[in-house]
Amino acid sequence: MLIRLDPASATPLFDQLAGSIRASIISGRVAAGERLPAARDLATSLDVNVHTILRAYQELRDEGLIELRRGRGAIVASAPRDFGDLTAAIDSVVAEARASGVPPAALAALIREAYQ
Amino acid sequence: MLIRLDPASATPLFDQLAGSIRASIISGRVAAGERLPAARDLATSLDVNVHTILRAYQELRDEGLIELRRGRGAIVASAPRDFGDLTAAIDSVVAEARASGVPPAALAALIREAYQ
DNA sequence: GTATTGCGCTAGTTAAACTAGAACAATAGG
DNA sequence: CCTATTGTTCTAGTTTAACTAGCGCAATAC
Repeated sequence: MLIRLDPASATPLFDQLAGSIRASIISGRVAAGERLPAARDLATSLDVNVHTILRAYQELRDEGLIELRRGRGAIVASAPRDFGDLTAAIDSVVAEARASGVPPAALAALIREAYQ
Repeated sequence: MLIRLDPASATPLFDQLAGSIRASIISGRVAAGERLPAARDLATSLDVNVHTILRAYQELRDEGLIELRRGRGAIVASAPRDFGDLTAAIDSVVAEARASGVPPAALAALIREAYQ
């Protein structure tokens, strides 16, 4: 699993982390039942604190994407909902936003606005 | 123009502000050429610092949505791009996300991921 | 039993957001 | 020309979230 972090980014590390893993799960690049790297290991390899990793994991757990158990680790949830329509919709929105010259931050704000 | 701010929210005030105004512009609730309230006035009525208002305005200016001139104020840009397709795409994404039980934060992260 | 792994706690540092106040420059309008 | 308005720019202080660090504890696997 490839994870790249940008310490200079405005988006928090744990959010970048969760976002990267989330994308991998929803796109199917990591299968259900598969185990994510142990927090301590990932922290070492990414040169980041363990708590930051765990916070990202907990975010994904709250979304129901993974399960966390002591001694076992982080396991991709086995309730593989169908995200096909969602990913398609996301792709078209991003394409539309790019075409309209709407920057990522603005798009995110618009989505948030529409969600309320 | 109705603007509601939630000081308890995790999203910064200036972002909430920009988001609210941005939505008003793109949806057409405020017309091109129309003038937004003066920063000092808006700051008073929202009980927020002037700099916070100005920062939101500058964000919108960077997106090309408004123009800022000293002495004149903040004016909605007269380059009325067609956001019809974008808003439609946004609506369908939000509907899809709701149906799939994807929380706002997760959706935002997915969008950000897709944008890169 | 032992190593692994997530959980929980305290604590310190750093950066961003927000506030506050002031002076300044461009515009509008009498 | 004069004055009020409005965004721009600067300094400065406070607060809060993110991040780091280290430790012990509890559940699981082998």
